[in-house]
Amino acid sequence: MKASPSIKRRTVTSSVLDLLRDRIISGYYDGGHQIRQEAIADEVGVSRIPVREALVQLEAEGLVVIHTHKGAVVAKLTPEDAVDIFEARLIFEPFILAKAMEKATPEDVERVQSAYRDYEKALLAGESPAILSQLNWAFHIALSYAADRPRSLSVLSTLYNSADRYLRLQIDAKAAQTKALEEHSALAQYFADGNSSAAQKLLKKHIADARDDVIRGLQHRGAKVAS
Amino acid sequence: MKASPSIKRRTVTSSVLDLLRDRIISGYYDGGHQIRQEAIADEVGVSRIPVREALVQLEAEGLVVIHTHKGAVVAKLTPEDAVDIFEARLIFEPFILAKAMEKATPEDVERVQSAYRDYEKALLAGESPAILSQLNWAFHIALSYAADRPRSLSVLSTLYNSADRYLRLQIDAKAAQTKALEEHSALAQYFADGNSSAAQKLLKKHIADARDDVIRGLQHRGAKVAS
DNA sequence: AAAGAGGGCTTTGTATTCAATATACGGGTT
DNA sequence: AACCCGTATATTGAATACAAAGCCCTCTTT
Repeated sequence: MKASPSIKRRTVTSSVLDLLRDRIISGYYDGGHQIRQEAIADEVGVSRIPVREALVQLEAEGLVVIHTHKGAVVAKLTPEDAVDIFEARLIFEPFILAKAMEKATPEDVERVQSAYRDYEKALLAGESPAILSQLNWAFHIALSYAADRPRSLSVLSTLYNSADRYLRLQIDAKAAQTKALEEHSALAQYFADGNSSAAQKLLKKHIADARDDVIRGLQHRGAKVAS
Repeated sequence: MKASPSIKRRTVTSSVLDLLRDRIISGYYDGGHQIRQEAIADEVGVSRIPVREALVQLEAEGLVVIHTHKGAVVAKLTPEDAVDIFEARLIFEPFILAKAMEKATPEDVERVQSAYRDYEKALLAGESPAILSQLNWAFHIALSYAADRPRSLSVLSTLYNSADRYLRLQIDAKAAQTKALEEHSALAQYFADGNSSAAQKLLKKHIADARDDVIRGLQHRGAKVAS
């Protein structure tokens, strides 16, 4: 979702959408932050109309909550919400992976390998969390691509964006990223081998571990994050 | 999703949203229909702004596709899309049901029973497909309610709205509705008994059967629907 | 006659302006 | 002093107005 999914012409609304989404996911705005339409409009140098439309889309993505006549507030991060999101992924992603592996062609295998190598390279090069996150997501997309299920992918994409906000809170991001790399390596191998059950099992573990890390992290931070 | 989920003040945008969503789900607009902003605006007696915002939301719900500078088109109904949607539900709903049953209180059980009775009453009274669809959905919501997972429910709600478009195509709607009633009865019973595995199994069958019916129906109709 | 270029018309995208609602503040009453 | 109420201000919701892109039709050219 970081890159617009369809090849729409660049419009002011989409620019504002990307800007705000980035700011929310990256943690530049934290949970509870009020997004004033006019403030954004003035900052970007546009009218409030595109800002409003962007906010509507962000609400659909679950990144903000809009209250009528009161405006948009960045969705809060809570342990309950994290569990909701990560367990939805936990059920959904392995399923899509299975569907993808049923139909995977050699090109699909290569896509996964390529996505893996990109992530590895970026990690070794010490790229920013934003870049790593994007490549991490690209890898997961590559795993799902062959399934050719736009609806399911859209659901997954939305879940991932919200999940990413929690992942960015990680205290020891480096360790998590390195661990992810190892698991990606194994996943890519299982994918290439057509070993669906092993791939699903590992993916479940991958997501469950991420969930547990996030929960632990939230408990450490305590009230600050939840507010 | 038929009734607005949060208690937002009634706004022009939300009215237009409900109107358009109804028209799409009911089949009043069929797949491929162009929705002209000004036509809707004039018809309802509002400006294009609320219409645009409603369309953006409908795109997020997967009911329309918006192409920049070309406008909104009602999403087409295809067998592939139907499989995508119904199999996503197939994975997701039983999972949420399980989570709900883990935490269900007597009030939650009563909610399910009540939703069941409402559907039964409406079916016997020969209510319209729109009403029956709404009550059918209300029953499924009741099953999921205790899970207390807003994100997951939102995903489900979106999937259901799109699934409903296919269900409305049913040739023999009556038979499907009666069959649904029987299965709802058993589901409600399993829910009350706390028999989670039986409930999940039946729900899976319930959705899988719906998927198969829909696919069969689409094949009968052939090109007309897909275009 | 077919293909391509140009221009007018239609439709969408965005800005500007007006209206309505919510919040904050201050005065008055008990 | 606490509470209620009204007004003033800030912010969002919606309408109107303007800009730009797409589409279709015609005219020209080969």
